[in-house]
Amino acid sequence: MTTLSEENYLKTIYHLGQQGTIAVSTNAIAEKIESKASSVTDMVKKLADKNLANYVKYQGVSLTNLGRLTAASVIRKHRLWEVFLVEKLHFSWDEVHDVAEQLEHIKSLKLVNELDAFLGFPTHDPHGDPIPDKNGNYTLSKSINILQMEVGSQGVLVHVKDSSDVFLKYLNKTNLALGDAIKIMDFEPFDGSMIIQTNSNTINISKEVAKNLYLSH
Amino acid sequence: MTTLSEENYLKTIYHLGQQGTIAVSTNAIAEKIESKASSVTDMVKKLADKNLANYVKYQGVSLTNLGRLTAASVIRKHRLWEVFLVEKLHFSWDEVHDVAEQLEHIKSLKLVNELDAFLGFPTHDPHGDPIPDKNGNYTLSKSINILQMEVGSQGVLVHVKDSSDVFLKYLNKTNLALGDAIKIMDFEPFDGSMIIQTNSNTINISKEVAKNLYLSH
DNA sequence: ATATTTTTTTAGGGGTGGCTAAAAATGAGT
DNA sequence: ACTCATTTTTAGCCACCCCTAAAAAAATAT
Repeated sequence: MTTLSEENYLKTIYHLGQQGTIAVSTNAIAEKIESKASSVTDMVKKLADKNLANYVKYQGVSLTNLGRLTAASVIRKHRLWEVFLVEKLHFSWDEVHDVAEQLEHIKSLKLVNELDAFLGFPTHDPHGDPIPDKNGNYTLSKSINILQMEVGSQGVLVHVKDSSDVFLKYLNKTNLALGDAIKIMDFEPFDGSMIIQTNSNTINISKEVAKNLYLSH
Repeated sequence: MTTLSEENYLKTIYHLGQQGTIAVSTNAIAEKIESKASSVTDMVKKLADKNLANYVKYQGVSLTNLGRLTAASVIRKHRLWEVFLVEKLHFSWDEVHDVAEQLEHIKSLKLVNELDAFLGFPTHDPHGDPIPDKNGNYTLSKSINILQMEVGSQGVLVHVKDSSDVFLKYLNKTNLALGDAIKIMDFEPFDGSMIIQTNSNTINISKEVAKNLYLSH
């Protein structure tokens, strides 16, 4: 049985492992988890002992199949709970994270599967992230970043990369939500800012914001 | 902020405190929590430091107002989650306890209150226990133990005292459920057993079982 | 009233998961 | 190839929550 702390490490290594590099550095983990490298070393040894991670001194960490499955299970629970909170309990998408962070550690297979059914087997959470199935598999939607799109083209906002409080609150304030149809009106090469149009209004967004918006093909 | 362990102690002291005695003994707590008296002494000191309990060496423990409120909040969450599990996720009443035991520690005021509303502000959990309101208050239903009732009288099963797995499974097996109309057919003074009748069948129950069944007046 | 039993506390210790500070290994620049 | 800066690990320590064994207080019996 994995502890709460172990699960948080697995989740973090899983996420960092997705971003390109094979082995994840202890420093990267420490930063993400807001801890220290020395604490990470300790925990990573423990994960290796439990056959959840592969660890070679000074050479970073990767997940074993078991570790990857466990991480995917935690992420599955996190995202299912987010759907529950938003769709059934009137949470907004910028309020769900902290609570889902707690709920994701509840241990009960029946609970997860019944919750999944109760929600109608959702495929994506409120931020557009895919929900892994029981085997840890999910299909990545072929969305593209808005900066890659041409002026005049359009698409539907299906995913936001940053799901921090500040960013989601900004989106709320500017009336941007998942599912919105968006048309690219103008791109400014000088600072990378864009002018985009939704059904309801026209918005000027900075490059930093644009980096986090993904539209369906 | 209270830890998981502290909350479990508060809950236990709260329950034991209800049963008559003013101050609860460390041994009683240890037994209920399946721990040792020495561990209880340590924790109880900690609770006193945090102004959650009153503790005098060798004289037992009682809760402060703050402790009582905190305990009631945990119990409120436990019972609300039980309702959720049974009514929305197809759990049976003998499956909910372990999961609710985990869910009761999730910290989010909004979560509890929205869940309460989502469930239609239930007043009792699946075992007939009352759900405290936000202020920790609840009204005890004036149910009486079946052993106190006379042969020939009848009532509705509204509460079961023991909510252990074994007992609830026994009730399932004998087709007894909360809300059943029950008529007392016979009482046997020799061993305290009873013969009772529901809508569907006639059952012989032992004194040990009868002790745990409460009917509405 | 005193001896005995039971209850409760204290003392000391273990595992988890975190920290700081110092040491060791790695990798970059010359 | 070797020094220097950075990264990572080790060593030692702390808080939490539990334990066993021994001591102390309280309750009970004679």
